[in-house]
Amino acid sequence: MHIVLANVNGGLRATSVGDDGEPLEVEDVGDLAAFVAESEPRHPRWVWDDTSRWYPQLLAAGVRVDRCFDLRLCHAILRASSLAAQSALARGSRGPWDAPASVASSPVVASARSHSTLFDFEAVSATGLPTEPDPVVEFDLQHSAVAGSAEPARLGRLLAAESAGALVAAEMRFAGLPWSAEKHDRILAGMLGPRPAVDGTRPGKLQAVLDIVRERLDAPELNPDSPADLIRALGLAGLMVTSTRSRELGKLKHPAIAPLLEYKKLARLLSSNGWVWLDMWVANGRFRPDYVPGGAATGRWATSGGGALQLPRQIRSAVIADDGWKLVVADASQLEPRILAAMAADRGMVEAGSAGDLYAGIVASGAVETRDQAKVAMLGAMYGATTGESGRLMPKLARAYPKAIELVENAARAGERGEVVTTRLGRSSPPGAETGAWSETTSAVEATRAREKSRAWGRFTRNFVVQGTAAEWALCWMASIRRRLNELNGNRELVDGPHLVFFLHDEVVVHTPAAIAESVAAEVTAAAVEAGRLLFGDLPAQFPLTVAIVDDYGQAK
DNA sequence: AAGCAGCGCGCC
DNA sequence: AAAAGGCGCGCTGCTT
Repeated sequence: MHIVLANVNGGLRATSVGDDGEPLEVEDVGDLAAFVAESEPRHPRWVWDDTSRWYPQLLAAGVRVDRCFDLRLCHAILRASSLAAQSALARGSRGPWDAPASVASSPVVASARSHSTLFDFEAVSATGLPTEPDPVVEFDLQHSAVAGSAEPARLGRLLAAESAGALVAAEMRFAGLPWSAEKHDRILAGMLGPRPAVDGTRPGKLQAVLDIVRERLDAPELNPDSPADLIRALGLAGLMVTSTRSRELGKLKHPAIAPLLEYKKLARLLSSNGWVWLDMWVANGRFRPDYVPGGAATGRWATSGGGALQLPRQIRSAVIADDGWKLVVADASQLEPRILAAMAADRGMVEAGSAGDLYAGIVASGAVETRDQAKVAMLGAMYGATTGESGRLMPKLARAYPKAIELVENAARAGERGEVVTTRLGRSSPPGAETGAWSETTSAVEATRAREKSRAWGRFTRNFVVQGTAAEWALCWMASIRRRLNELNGNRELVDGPHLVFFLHDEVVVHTPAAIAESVAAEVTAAAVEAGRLLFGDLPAQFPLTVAIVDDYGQAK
């Protein structure tokens, strides 16, 4: 049973829809949280335009839901999916449901987020009629698109997983990542020196190392944060460089280089995760980033503000479990190559991963000689390396694992031709770049440029199928973890029991009462097995985890 | 003053 | 070590 929620004429309307898509009952709702709480025992799937607009206020009222259907996220998938290309939804023109993700509001204070919904049904056109589409109609369109698609089971699974991810994102923001501002400050002070009285002035250790750089380059006015200025100063010191990337600078032999690299490292920490960040993003012992489910074309999440997906290792030890609580940190080992092996049903590669270390298994099979070679060759296969050691190893890999390599090669060729590629569960890539019309007047330079453009798109589509399917695995994993943790939790408030607090593509962190940390670890492990089955059925593909039960995130790995 | 591209670098 | 996919964000230095 589904219940579609909508804002209509300043009020709330709930429409029950049967599993056959037939609307059953329409009622006006006074108090949203009360209505959801009393309906939840019937285990409906809540249907709404945008989870990030509806769910935070429910969480704030102490109400959780088990299942939802996020129409905006699902619309985006179905519009693009080649599996649903014949549906009315996919063939229709762009409309309000194609709006981008809602924009984040203020950091720190979750309640500052707007509670309005994506579509305001009070909005009226000049004719006096509502101008916005009805979510009941949209839900019906989506329902039909899935039912009439080439793979209803896969697409349905993808939409459920995507929607569950939206619930997780809202819950993680609501709960927050436990964060010790004191510990963070100690880390910063240890590396940079004490916090300056005035933001924007350099802390002591940073200034000291800059003084050395300026002296050794004989450039007392140097602004090290300006690439142009830095290139100029290095040139005057006899160091001819065209970029200021640390990798490049590290090759140079000059007494100013070591302190310069040290400066760059410290300055990076200060500007991206220094005291200003701490003040802006951490409050009451919690970091509350804005996750954007489906933010990347491949289905990976993005973040908007706070940079949660780029949390540097240097400061992860500021993530500290509450007293009497633990962090269960789990990451999927070698996820993307394993996904590729399973997608291609490449028995040899699946077998290579069955003993634990996939790369060691590839070496054992005789395909390449060292573990490093195995790793770099696999990365090259998934990213489309053509040169260097990675490019040279590709043929060996292709001989040993023809099915896996053929899958990514086909994805690359399809992209080069401007075709769409699709993940295991049915997320399709954006339309390809125009291949362009060729004629006698096309110059050699233009032709080369066009070829490079199409190859670059091929590298994107090559990676898309693997990264996108890995993202689907991760969504299924998280959805399963969430359900299992809810069962462990019973009817307590979300943050009174074990709950997800962090997600990073192939890694999760659960904040849990210490007494049940082992059970949580077992559920997280079982969820990974379940995710593998959801995507690949009975194929004996393994997705092993590294699980650690720790007091602070810095202790994991 | 605000917006934007390019660079560089953090994460996967 | 290098080479390749996906992101967000802070800084500089330009334009508007």
